[in-house]
Amino acid sequence: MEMKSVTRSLRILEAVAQHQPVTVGELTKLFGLPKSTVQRTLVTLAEAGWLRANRRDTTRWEIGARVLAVRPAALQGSSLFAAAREPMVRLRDEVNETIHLSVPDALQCMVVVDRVDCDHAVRTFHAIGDTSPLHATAAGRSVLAHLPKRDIEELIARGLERYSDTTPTDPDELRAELGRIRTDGYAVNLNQYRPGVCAIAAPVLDEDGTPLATVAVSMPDSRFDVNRLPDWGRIVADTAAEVTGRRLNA
Amino acid sequence: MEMKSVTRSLRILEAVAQHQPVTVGELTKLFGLPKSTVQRTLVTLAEAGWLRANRRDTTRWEIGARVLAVRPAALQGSSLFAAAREPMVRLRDEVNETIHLSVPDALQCMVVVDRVDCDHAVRTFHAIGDTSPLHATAAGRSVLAHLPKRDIEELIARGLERYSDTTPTDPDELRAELGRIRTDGYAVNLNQYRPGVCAIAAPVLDEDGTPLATVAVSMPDSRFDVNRLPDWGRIVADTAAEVTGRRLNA
DNA sequence: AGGGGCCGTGCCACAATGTGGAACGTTGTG
DNA sequence: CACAACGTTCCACATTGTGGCACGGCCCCT
Repeated sequence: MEMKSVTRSLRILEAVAQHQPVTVGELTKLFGLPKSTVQRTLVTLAEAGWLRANRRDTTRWEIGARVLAVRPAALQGSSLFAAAREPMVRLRDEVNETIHLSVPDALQCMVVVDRVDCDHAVRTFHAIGDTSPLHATAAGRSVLAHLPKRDIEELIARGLERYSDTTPTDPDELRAELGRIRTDGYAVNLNQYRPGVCAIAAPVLDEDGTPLATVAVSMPDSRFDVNRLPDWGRIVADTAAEVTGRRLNA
Repeated sequence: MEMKSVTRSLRILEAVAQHQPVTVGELTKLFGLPKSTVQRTLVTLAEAGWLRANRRDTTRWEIGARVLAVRPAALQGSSLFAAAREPMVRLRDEVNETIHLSVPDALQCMVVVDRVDCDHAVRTFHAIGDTSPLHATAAGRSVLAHLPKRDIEELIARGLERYSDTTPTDPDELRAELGRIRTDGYAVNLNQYRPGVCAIAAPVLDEDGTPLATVAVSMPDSRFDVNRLPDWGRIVADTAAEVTGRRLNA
């Protein structure tokens, strides 16, 4: 409820990230703020090293490399990244579908932090930084299944939003599905969030069993083959388990 | 020179990143600021999604996943990351030394953005987000060599700081070395920045020849073998060229 | 049980700080 | 050549953030 200038500066920073390289004028239109206010904010952010002028067109602003030093603890020192890298590539080679690495943001959502592409002409696309709800995706549920019961109930109490006609919005249905995920070791999503997108996901766990991240294979539903599911489920779970192991030995 | 609260908030954000998970008290000691000021700042940053309370110890603060959506344009959509991944792993397999991917931050410094580890017990270590000067490292010079002459002269005019007794601090010496890098296709660093660390680096270029990033092999000087240099130089240059190519076709 | 840290939170008078309208300089376009 | 569009600078005003203080809760130590 306070620090208006700080809140606004961060909004502007995010807008620059989305539209970079961007001019002062474009941002003033976007926010409906006075030109001088936007300008002052940009200069301040740049002096702090978070923004910089584009090298070719110095009237355009872009994100500075400083932000790379600021990362969630799970990714600090890149142990998760580094550990996940090679298993993800091998998984992609095996199934030839896009692989995503995502981390949970509190109990809010999953955030995509890394990706290995497949070479199909038709493929799913999620940019680094994209978010998705915990209950409606394979990635989210694979994490959710391994959280303490009170966290699961808290999320259910907040309400299960519907994104498609197969989104699990019934608490009991979701609880049952989470149980299945715990026994099978992987989660599945068939068109439950974004139409046409299917995925299989398994969690990367911390020393104490807390889910840190998830490895997911995602594909257009046209290529999803239910007969391969047990096989692929096992492969994904093995990959996630390998990442868990490599991270702990790093 | 303005927006004190914004500048301070960003400093606090960076401090949280370095010390996470961290308490209000630790930050007040670190900055010598009043508790209420730090507290208010943390709450504001958290409301904006940039910070969050640690799940286990809710009095400790850590970085939220929101920051992952804010990245330099070169990394946006992860095209550089994704393109570099596999070539870096292959390079590591070939030389069994640590591989770094770094990007230039304006004309200020290089920032490490990705890493593939080797399996030697003794190895060099640079965390993601670490920075290094442009003139004193292989990574920096490999980028510098491909910048416009006026940028090179601007950097020289700012002064070439000495970090070890082999750091190139003489402008002519540096200019000559940059010429050699352009003809050879790779840069070399023997103890010129951090004592005991050697590296070989080659740049990843944009469509128009602008250096976007650099791929570097780094190793303890005890394992640096000058006889292998031409070979390894070529391999590193080939790897960087492959990343350049993959990125443009992605 | 009791006490001492240390945490998060709330309050409020003060003035430093950020605000935004308006004017200036520059670029490029008809 | 003049006009338009844009980035940049300036400054008086009052909104905004400040920081000292105090309260209540929690945990650890004695």
